[in-house]
Amino acid sequence: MKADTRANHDLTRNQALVFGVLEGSEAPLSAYSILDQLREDGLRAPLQVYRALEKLVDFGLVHRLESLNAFVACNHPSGPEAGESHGTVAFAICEKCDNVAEFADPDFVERLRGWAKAEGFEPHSTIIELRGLCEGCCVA
Amino acid sequence: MKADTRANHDLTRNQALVFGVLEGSEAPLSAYSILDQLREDGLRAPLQVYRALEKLVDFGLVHRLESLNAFVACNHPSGPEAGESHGTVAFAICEKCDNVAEFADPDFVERLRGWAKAEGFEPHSTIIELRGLCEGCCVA
DNA sequence: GACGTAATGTTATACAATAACATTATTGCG
DNA sequence: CGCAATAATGTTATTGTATAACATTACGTC
Repeated sequence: MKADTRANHDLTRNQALVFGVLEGSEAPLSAYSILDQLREDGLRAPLQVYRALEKLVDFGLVHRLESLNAFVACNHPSGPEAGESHGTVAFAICEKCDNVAEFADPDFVERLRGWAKAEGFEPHSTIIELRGLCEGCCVA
Repeated sequence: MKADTRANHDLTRNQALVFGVLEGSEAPLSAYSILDQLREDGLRAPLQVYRALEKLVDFGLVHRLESLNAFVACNHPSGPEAGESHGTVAFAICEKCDNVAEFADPDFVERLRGWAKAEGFEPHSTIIELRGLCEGCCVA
């Protein structure tokens, strides 16, 4: 299969292991903490995890959070298979409970594009990360 | 002086050294490359640079670029002393020439705030970084 | 001048990511 | 099938980024 998005069963062993760990986690995980959870499955070196992560990010199944040096399984409202699979996504990261909400607002993506166009800047990728408190932790 | 924004001459020695290096650089710099440029001034350990950077970021004189693990001197269109000193800022990072453009779009920020409010999310900080090609590098 | 606070210096360590190289699947095709 | 091309894997070592812990020095304030 050559498609650049793959169903779960097309993942290689290491990719599936890494993705499994991320899917099972509420919070974002660093490459090294993923590795720690996969020692008993035979993974030994960071590179094995990083390589899997790179592919998973390519496939759109996993996102990298730049401000945390960590990774989360994709949780699009629409799901990764939906139309705007690789569109710009924003993250709201709770600094208390580590929950990450993922959202995409076409209007402000449009605004960013507008600015970029006006400046002659041609974006390859766009990173939007809000750090703060989620609803639950806000009231508490 | 207790104000949380300081004029240049209020910086401590290390802060002034680090800020000087950043001001003199076109491209963003990592803490370690700043350190390399300050060895002859007596700085020896990363921590000396990181501590200065932390203050400079607090003062609003320097920004951290999360997607690069690097730092730039603030270059607000309005300047750091202007009204919206600590407002949300976005960066357009050229991946070819390393130039960084800094901009603030109030409407855009308003949209983000709107989303956050609707979700009950309370943002402390907002990271917006565009990666791509600047005008000059785009045509070339 | 004594106290509290901020800045500094230094060593060691933790955490994140990649380089380089050897080996083993998998796939496609004559 | 057999072979070549490509992708994935395994392993060791290294580079890069950031902080912990602790001792010391400067500074403002009363």
